Amino acid sequence: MDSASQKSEWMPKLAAHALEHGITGLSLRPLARAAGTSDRMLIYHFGNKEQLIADLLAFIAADLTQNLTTALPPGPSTSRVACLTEVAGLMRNPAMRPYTQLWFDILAEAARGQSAHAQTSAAIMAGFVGWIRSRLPADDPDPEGCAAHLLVLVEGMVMMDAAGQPEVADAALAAYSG
Amino acid sequence: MDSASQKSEWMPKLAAHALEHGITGLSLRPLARAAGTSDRMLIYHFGNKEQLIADLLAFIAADLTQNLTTALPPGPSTSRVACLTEVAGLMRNPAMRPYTQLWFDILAEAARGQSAHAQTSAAIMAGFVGWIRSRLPADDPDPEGCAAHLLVLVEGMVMMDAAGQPEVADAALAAYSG
DNA sequence: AAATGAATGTAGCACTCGCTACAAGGGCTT
DNA sequence: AAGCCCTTGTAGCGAGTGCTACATTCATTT
Repeated sequence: MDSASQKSEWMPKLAAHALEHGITGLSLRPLARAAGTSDRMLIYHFGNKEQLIADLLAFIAADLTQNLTTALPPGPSTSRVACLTEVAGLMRNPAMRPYTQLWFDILAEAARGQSAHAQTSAAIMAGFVGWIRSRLPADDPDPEGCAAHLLVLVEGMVMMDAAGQPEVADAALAAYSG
Repeated sequence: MDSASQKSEWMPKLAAHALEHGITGLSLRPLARAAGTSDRMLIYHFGNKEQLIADLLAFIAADLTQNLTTALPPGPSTSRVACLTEVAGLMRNPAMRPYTQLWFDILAEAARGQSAHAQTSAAIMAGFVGWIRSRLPADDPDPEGCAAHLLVLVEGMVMMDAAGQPEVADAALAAYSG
């Protein structure tokens, strides 16, 4: 078995472990155990921990975008409010929680200037703003500004959920819709 | 010198170190060095690391609220847009960056259900929403909903800054104001 | 003066961390 | 069959972790 196929067998299990436990305190030995191998092998195939995490995040990001499009097939919404409701409903769904938790891990390190994660987080947000723009009504007068506005709202709501204040997120959604 | 005054001498230096390096990977020996003492003494006076961090966060929270009221003295804004502009300007200010970084540390652990930090984060957000409500124009028809809406917007913008996408935050602000 | 108790330095324990040296297995070519 | 290289297991290194046992200093109390 060559190196590439070995990695691709490990990837789903590695990703599941990272999604459950985060990447901040991630250590090789339990991670390897979760994939049915040893830290020795992970280092051998990925080079070092940093590269392993980079590959892992790339894999998870791809997995996430697929899940998103499956859950919410592309196509414009009927209004800005409808678009916000759909996107917020998806991003705040409990099924998204592992991704959200990982997202805050990445964000915390990006905020401290950890360059690899800063690039990752910027790329993820850039992808999201484009995704929301593509879902706006086709006749929206300011798709760019509106997409930014909606993303900021959605991510703010996700933060409120994580902070244990979902009522604040609900109230914000109601204030925008009403 | 009794234990209380010993702690209060350490506190500013401990807080400065925590604000600079975060609390996620915080270890006692460098922290003690920053305060001019030893890990041995920190444990002796605080009991254990968990209690030390709890005390530290309480100290920093008090410090932050004082800084906020100094920077933006209380009193209602002239409009919702003015309120958002003022609050966002304050929270996105580079001077707030250490606090923001620490905030994302807390949030990441709260999102994973670490109960101490979950309570802390909920309390901080509850304080903020009340603070914003007190700054809204006195005749606002829906102070509660509007305060929630503005907090979600501001925190979303702070997140975009941390994620390396300040343009998205700016665009969202413009979209709300315009 | 003797005794008590709080405060602090020194040294270390038991553990985990990322990573590596070494050797052995196993399939390949020559 | 001989040599070779990719892969893997075993064991361990050096550093760092929170925390503690022990001994000592020093001020206060009796």
